[in-house]
Amino acid sequence: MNKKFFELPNEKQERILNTGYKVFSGSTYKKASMQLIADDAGVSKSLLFHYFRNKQSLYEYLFQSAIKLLKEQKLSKIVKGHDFFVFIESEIFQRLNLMERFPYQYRFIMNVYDEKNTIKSKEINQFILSELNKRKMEVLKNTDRSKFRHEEDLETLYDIIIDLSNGFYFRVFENDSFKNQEVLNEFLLYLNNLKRNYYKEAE
Amino acid sequence: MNKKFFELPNEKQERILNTGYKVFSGSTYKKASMQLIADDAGVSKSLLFHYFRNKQSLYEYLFQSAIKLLKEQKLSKIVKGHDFFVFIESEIFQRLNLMERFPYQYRFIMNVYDEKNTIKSKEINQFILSELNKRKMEVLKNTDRSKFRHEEDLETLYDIIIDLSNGFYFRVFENDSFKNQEVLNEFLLYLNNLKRNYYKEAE
DNA sequence: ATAATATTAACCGTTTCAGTCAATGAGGTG
DNA sequence: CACCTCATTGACTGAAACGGTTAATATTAT
Repeated sequence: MNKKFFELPNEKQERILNTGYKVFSGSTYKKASMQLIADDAGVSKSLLFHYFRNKQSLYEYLFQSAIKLLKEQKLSKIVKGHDFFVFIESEIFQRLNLMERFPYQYRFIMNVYDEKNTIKSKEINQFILSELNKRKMEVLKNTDRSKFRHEEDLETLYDIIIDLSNGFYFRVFENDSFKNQEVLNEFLLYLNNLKRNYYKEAE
Repeated sequence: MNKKFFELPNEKQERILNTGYKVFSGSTYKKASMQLIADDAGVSKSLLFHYFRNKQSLYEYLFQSAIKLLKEQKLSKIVKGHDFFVFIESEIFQRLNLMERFPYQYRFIMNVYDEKNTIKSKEINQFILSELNKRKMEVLKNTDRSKFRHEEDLETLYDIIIDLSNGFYFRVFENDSFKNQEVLNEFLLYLNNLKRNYYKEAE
């Protein structure tokens, strides 16, 4: 890739990259066309080829950036005895912030390991799964269970919230422009509702 | 379309249609190719064109079939005073059965109203939304709330379960071949867990 | 005005597309 | 066997879209 790319106005850089994520995540590598990315990003196809040697090179860059962000993602420290819902809320908040800046990056990553052919796909799939599991184990170990009506329900509730958040994201993602705060509030409603039923009655 | 299509062995018919749903739901109408459908269904492209005049015609047929199924879908009767979870379980069970027979039809429908261009897309979007809402209202009105810890939580719990089931389906759908019963059991685990926390303690 | 750089339009060879059509295959009947 | 019927296919077409190149044009800085 051409280093000059980084000298472009930041807005333009992100516009091109986001469109790249969008188009590549919207179909297979083969069917994602440079023309479409160019049109959608409001630049000429030639410009894409000016900054990225070829299609593979753009894809590679998007891929590496996504991985980098994924690995650098600051996860909130899990403190022993921490309240479960406080922790979950901060996770959700982070994820929403990420989705606001790079709305299609997440979809891109999910799609990468959908394309069966590549070696990378399995690699990253493995990575994500193991990371998610490590995270889960950590939470289960450190969360304060004493507030629960049934202490052993923490495991299932965790799984429920993971699936729930995915379904939730899926729904709000359809609306092209979502307001971060509104969406967060909608999900907080869910969490508070779960909380008041899974936690012991506060007298 | 050629009426002779219906004289084909049932297995072959469904194989072709399912592949159609799969490919069309996997990308835009334009990028979905008849060649891919043919290859994936294990027939020649010529055969597709033999039974369906052209691409549009196949798409149209898939679309109409999906709509028809959607409208004919027998929904479990909502009986006044019915237990909420019994009702939800039967809904989930129906949906899983449908997904087993036509695994990609649901995705197809969801995708249709993703393609912004057509008039139909809004039409069907409207239809689904209004149908879902009508359903929700009916449930809220007739469900027996007396078993709940907090009667007013029914509304939110309903929304939670809808989003939860979508996230859940999304996850299990990745595994190409899912065993209906196993999947159902996994979701029943969720439901039972929610039930025991949202319902009053059974002494 | 000029030089340098950012951006594009026009173009190329190749591939893929929807769609056609003549040839082939399989099964039934005499 | 021969003959017929009909499902199925391979080989083909013109058109469009593809990734990528190149020469021309905007834009900016001096």
